[in-house]
Amino acid sequence: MNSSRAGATTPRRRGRPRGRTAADGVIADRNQLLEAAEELLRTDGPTVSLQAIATRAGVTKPTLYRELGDRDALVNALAERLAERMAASVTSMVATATDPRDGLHKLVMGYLDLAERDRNLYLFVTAGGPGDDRVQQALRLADGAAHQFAEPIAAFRASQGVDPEVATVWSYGLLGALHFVTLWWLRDEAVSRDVVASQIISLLWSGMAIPGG
Amino acid sequence: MNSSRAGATTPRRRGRPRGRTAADGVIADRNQLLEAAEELLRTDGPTVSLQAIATRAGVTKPTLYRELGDRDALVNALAERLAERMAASVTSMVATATDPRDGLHKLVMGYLDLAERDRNLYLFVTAGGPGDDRVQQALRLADGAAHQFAEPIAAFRASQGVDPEVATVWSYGLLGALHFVTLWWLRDEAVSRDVVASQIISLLWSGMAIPGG
DNA sequence: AAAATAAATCTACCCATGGTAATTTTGTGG
DNA sequence: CCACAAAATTACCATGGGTAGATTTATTTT
Repeated sequence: MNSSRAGATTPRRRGRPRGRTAADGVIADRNQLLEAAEELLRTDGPTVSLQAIATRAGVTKPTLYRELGDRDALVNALAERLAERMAASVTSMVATATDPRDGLHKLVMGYLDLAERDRNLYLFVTAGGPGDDRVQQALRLADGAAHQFAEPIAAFRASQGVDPEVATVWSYGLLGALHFVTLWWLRDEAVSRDVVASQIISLLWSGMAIPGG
Repeated sequence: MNSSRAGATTPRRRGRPRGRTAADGVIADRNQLLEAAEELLRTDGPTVSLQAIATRAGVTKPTLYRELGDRDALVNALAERLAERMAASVTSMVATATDPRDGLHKLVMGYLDLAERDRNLYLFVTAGGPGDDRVQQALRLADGAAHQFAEPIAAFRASQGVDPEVATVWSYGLLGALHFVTLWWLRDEAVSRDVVASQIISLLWSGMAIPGG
């Protein structure tokens, strides 16, 4: 457990480090690097350089590359972590839901909550860097979540005797709506979180149709 | 009207060009540059360099910068054009709608249509480059459209005697849902356009609630 | 135990790209 | 005819992603 402080400024000496017995602590190192990346993201915004991340973690670029791969892989790794956190936060809330609509409510609140707290990280993983595959970048976070959503939606609809085929499209639609509304809200902060939540919920739950229309 | 061919490989001579009387044809030049950028986007994908665009237009980078500003401004300009085209395509379709739901249907079809046709351009302006303001980049296209949508939505709801305050959030939600579903559809092409359209419309129009639930 | 090999890390570099400063050529007004 | 503005290019800088090679330590083999 050498070089424990994440804010180290000077890199290690040149060769293989002392007292590192073969292939242990590799996972710990990886997590340390991701932790450093996340810290720096929070303070410096989503355009951090890999150089800066490496320095913050007390290593140099090639080490970062060996552990994490290229920038795209780094974003993917951070997206995975954020998705896990989000899934945990959301499912724990949704588990306490009394009915589907309450579940949706808690889902939206959990989403807005996490996006606000991890604002820069959220922007980093949802509006990816200059890589080639823009679609993949935009849907990075959504892909994981969409699968998790599609299942209960399909189950719920099947149990109600209606077409469950819509589940995938609905999941992406749900996430896209949530995403844009979140971005707009993060930028403008024009209304309170409760208001924005109730408004987007009303769209997703009841749709645009007027009951008596 | 010199250097008419867009595929010119050799730039002009060095100094001020002959026979260009003061400040005319500036707007034409700008459009020529945007046209070149768009052509190159279609073939080379959303990571085109400004160098390549300038070369394609028969000029050099500084000229491009003088006419259009930096990369962000270029994306903005292209986004504006796409938004105009989209607005034109959509409003002309929506104008023929018999009722609000039919209007939504035509809106969705127009959106999917244009995104498919201008695929790379769509990806370029919606998943912006490595600039600083990620929110602005992600919402570039949406911001313009959201205003256009919010108005009829608010008017419609006011006419029906229900709260029109939801219009802004609904507009962003609508666009976000459309965006993500479009990306997913462009990537996977798992289902036909008609199916994906009807599924997203059912979510946006009727919501997730089960009628008899 | 010495030599050879593997592992882990850094230094120094390459290259692409966004962006800009200096230079050159042409037109325009006194 | 000369000075100055305009329009363009060339040549450059800075940053950042990514990599090859050097260097040091650990481990294995003879």
